[in-house]
Amino acid sequence: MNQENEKLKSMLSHATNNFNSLRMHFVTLMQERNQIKYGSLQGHEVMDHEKMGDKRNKHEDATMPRQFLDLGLASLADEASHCTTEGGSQDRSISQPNNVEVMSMDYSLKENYNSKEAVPIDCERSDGRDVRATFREESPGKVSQSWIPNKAADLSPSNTSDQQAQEATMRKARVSVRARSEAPTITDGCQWRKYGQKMAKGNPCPRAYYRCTMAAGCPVQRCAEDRSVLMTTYEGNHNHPLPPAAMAMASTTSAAANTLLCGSMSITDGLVNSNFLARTMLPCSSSVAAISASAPFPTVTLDLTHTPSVPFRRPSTPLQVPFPNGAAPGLGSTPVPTSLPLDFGRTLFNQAKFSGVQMAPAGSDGPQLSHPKLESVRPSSLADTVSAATAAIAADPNFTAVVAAAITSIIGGGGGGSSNNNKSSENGTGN
DNA sequence: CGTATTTGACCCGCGC
DNA sequence: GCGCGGGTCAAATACG
Repeated sequence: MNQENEKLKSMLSHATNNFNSLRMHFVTLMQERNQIKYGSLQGHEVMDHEKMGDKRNKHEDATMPRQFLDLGLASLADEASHCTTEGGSQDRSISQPNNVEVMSMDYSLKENYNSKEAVPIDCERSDGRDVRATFREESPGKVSQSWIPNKAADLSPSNTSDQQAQEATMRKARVSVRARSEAPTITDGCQWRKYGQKMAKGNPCPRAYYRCTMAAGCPVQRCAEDRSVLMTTYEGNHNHPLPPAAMAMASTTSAAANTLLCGSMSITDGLVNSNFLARTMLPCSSSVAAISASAPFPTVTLDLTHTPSVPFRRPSTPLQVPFPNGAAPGLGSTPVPTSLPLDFGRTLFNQAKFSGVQMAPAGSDGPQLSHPKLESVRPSSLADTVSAATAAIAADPNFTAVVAAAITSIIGGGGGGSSNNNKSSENGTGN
C-alpha cells in the first residue's frame, strides 16, 4: 500500500514537473507570438522601501498561514510532496478558511525594470536570509504618471527595441480580482502587515493598505457596493521566495498582466487574450474579465463574485493530458519562470472539459463588462478561443517539438529531467 | 515586552 | 496657485 502511494506520488511529481515545462513553453510561445516582453512579472514589486521604516520582523516561514488557494499546479506539486494516504494534506485547501469563498482577486503589475533607472536595494531579512533581488524606481510614481491609455494601440512595428524597452518602463498595469470574503484581507500565503487605512471618497468602506512583511507592497480594499466582497490590488514584485500559494497566484496573474502589457498588441488582441487568460486561469467560475482603459493604469479585472455555473474539480487523475488537443506533459528539464500561470494547462483542460456549460458571454453580468470594446471583441465562445489559441500555438514548430518530446517522455516511462520547478520558481524574482 | 494595528499628520500629484 | 484626494509615515495604542 505504501509502495503504491510512493509510486503514485512519484508519478504525480513527474507529471507535475513535465507539465510545468510544457506550460512554460505554451505560454512562452504565446508571448513570443505577441512579442510580449518578458519582464519580472512574478508578483509584486517592492514599493518605497527606503521609507518604510517598519520593523521588519522575523517571520519564519513556518509561521506563515498555509491557506492555499487552488489556483495552480504549484499546489498540485505541493500536494505531491505533502500528500498523505488520507486524501491529501491540509496544507492545500480548496475551500477557504473562515468560510471565505474565493470569488475573485485583483492583481497589479508594474513593469519598470529598465536597469538604467532601477536602483537595487537591500532588504535583508532579519533572519539572515538575503532577499535582495528587486529594484525600485528612482522617483516613486514616475512610472504611473507616464502611462497613456490606449498607447499600446499606437505602437507600430517600426518601433526600435530601445523604444519598446522604454515603453515598458513607462507602463504600469493592474490585474484586479474581486473576492467574496468576510475576512479583512485575502490569505494568499504571504504575510501582510497593515500600515494605513483611509476612507476613500464615495466609498463607505475604508481602504486599507498592507505591505508584505517579506518585502512587497499591495493595497487591499473592500468593495464599496458589497461589504462581503473583498477587492484586492497587488502591485509590484515580491523580492523574496514565495510560499507555494502566493507563488501560484503571482504567477497566474503576472501572465495576465504580461498580456496586458504587450506593447505590440493591438487593443483588440489584448482584450481577447486577456479575456482568454482570465477565463483560462480561473475556470472554476463564470468569471468575467474586463479591462479598464480609463483607470490611471490599464487594469484587468477578474470578477469572480458570481456563482460558478459548474463546480470546479480537479481532473480525476493528475496524469490526464491537460491540453484539449491531446498534447501530453513535456520534459521537465526546463526551469519554469515564475511569471507563468501555474495552472495554465490544467485549466485549459478543464476549460475544454466544461466549455459546453461555460460559454456564457464573458461579462454578461459584471459591472466592468460594460466596456464596449471588450464586448465587441469578445470571442463567440470559450471553446472558440481555446481552439484558436491551441491551433495557433500548435502550428509553431517549437511547440510541436515540445509536445512531441512530452509525448515521448510520457510514453517512455515519464519523468524526463525533473528539475525542481518549484525550486526554480521560488528563487525567481523574474528579473 | 515585543509586535501588530490604529489614526492623525504629512507629502505629493493632479485637476481646476 | 490652491484645494482635493490618495498614499505613506510614525507615534500612540492595543494585544498576546
